[in-house]
Amino acid sequence: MTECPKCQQVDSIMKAGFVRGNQRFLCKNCDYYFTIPSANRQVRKRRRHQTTIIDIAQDLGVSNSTVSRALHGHPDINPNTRRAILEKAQELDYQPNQLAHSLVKSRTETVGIIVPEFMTQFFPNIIVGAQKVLAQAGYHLIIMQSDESYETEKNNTKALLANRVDGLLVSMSHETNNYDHLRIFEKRDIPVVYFNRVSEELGKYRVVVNDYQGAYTAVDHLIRNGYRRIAHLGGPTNLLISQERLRGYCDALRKNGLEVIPELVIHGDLRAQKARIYTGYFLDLPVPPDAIFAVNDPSAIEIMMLAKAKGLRIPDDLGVVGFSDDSIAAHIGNGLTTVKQPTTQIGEAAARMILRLIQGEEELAKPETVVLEAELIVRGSSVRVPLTPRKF
Amino acid sequence: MTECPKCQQVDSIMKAGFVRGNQRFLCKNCDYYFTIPSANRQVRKRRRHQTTIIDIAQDLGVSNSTVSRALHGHPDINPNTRRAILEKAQELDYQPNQLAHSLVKSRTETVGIIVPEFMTQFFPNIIVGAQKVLAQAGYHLIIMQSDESYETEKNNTKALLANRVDGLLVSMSHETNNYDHLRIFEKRDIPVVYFNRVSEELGKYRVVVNDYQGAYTAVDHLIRNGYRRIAHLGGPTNLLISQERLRGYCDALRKNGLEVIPELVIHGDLRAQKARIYTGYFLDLPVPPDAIFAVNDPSAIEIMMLAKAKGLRIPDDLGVVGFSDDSIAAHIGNGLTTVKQPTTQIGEAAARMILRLIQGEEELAKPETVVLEAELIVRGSSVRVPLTPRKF
DNA sequence: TTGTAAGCGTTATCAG
DNA sequence: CTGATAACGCTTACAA
Repeated sequence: MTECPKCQQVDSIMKAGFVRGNQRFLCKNCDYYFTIPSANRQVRKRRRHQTTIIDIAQDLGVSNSTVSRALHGHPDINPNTRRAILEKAQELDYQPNQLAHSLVKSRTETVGIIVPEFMTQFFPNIIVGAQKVLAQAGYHLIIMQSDESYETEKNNTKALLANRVDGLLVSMSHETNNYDHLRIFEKRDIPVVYFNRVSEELGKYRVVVNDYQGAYTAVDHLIRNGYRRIAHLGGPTNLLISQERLRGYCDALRKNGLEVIPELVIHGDLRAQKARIYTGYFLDLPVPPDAIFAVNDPSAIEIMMLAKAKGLRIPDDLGVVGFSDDSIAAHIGNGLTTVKQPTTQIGEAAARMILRLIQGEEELAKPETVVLEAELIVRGSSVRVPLTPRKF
Repeated sequence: MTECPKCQQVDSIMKAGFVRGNQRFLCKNCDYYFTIPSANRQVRKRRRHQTTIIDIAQDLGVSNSTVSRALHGHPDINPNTRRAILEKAQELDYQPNQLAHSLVKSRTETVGIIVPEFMTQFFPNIIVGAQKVLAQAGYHLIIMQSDESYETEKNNTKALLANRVDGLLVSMSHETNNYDHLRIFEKRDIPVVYFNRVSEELGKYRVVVNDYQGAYTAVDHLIRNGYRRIAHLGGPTNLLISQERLRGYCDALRKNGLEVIPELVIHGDLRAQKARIYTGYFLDLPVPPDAIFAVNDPSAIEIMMLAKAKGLRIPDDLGVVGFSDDSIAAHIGNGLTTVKQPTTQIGEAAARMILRLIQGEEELAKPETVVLEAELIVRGSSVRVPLTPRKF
């Protein structure tokens, strides 16, 4: 195919490296080096040319490997050469191409995180924690949001897979019941850390809050404040957090000699809209509850608002406890009593775990769950004798 | 170098494609095809091998180009071949490698966004808006957080550059005074859309809120409610938002025949801590203000808390207006009057703009600024006669 | 100390 | 309709 420009021979042509990214040939016959002036040679000077290692090599008349070595502080390189290369890199405003680098190393130094929503401070705080830890280790975080949709979550994992993240942090959407899209990561040996919204069926590595204990403490606190008919506005039953909080609720009742009354337990979807509807149901019961323990703060706030609208006084007629300590909790009414989750620490713990899994790939054996403790923050919504001094 | 395994000839060797990523050779002499069993052949079966186009091609005995075509629905392909390839892809759980794709296309279909912080709902909401629009167009969003630090912001841009984002959305940290790290993008013809925290000196494409009008309306509202000695707790002077809000404040005073009193204007850094200190200064003045217009809600909330601690009644002794309508604003005290910004729409507008710039690269000429209107949300902190019916 | 070239996984251009 | 191979930008084993 390729013929020598001098002797027109074809059989004697051998490849002989690259010049500016173009194939260079050698004619064994007449010992002549040449490149094919490829058709799009002129086009090569594209408007958006990022300067490459080859540009530097060209300008300095050295090979691209030398440039690569200089740029990476390889020891075996002439200090002068190195200096010249570094200067030239500066001059040409060289920025390494992470894509090419990742391709050849098959590591992207990027981890993905999928969160269900951004409506409260909860997940953003986790992200902040994770990002801090990852950034320190030189890793990037690419953030995806499933919007509480299983389909979107599936697409998120696809995109992350296509982008070859080195690891994944995921908190599942409340719709997620099928885990095939997550199992693919295991098949590919890409470590996954599940946090907060985890499933019982899946995942060897987890970071969770001690939801059971948090819920138990919250309900116990209500009982100590004289509430006896305590309802629970729960979350989707497929999520472990819902199950654990429910378990804490039930145990606290029983340990205090109270019964779990089925009609006082209802499962929502974590969203405020449903919370309002179910609260209406609770308050319209023949014998309504005297307190409600909500699975999260947005739900608790809906409860407070609806109760107020119905003329109920909080905490006298109705005690309310939430979960998460959203930033609103301190400010609404006389304050919402809530179980505070260590959000930033969740992110940090998850990030540290994924880094360990990515880096020391040995110990893929033993499953591991980090449990962080929750803390009850007592405010006005659950204390019949107002606290003094009260928090603003 | 390479010699024929049959005839030991060297000169007669030609390259002849690839087999499973290994160079295949042809000996012209004895017409024999062979590959060199490279030293690391065994190692090739890396633990973490993602299946590639070549695996599919191999299994089916077709070429990788055929596979690529089938996968992309190229018209010129035998339906049977296509079906077989698609099935095999399914079977091997093929996931395209976006890195390789991006490398060859020199487009990543990813845009980066840099935000200063995640502490309020403001930026997360913008991100939600941006992500929605970008996802619809098949683009990914990689989110970086500068943490209000110039250094971190610079590193963010570096990382985004290295990852070859197709475009950048940025809201500057309040420390940022030097814009070289952003100018690099212009030099590289990578479109940048500045939003919210923009600078006068830089940027042809912007999405901002009409801060001037918002501030004007807010201060005008205070004056109509009988406040006369209105202070302004502003933001960093290098940010356009601070300048515009200050301008609105000044104009509203003047248009209503009031003077701008220098000692009643002070510039903070948007953070609550400074807000507390400066509020202390205001309230301890010989003649303290009767109202404060704050540059953002966290500052306004600090003002409310400090005023309350000092025994001042809101709104009677002190009127307060904030800016942003954070989710707390509706719930704190009797509600914080604030200027609501269309956060999601900012994100959407910025995303739409960057998509236009990325896709239709023609019109790089004319600068463009989208201005979104802000809206005054009147609540209890600024109305001397309580509103009825009052918001919760 | 430096150069050569294979290889990472794609796409696209030619040639059959 | 299919195959071969250059090219994207970089790292690295091996050769010189």
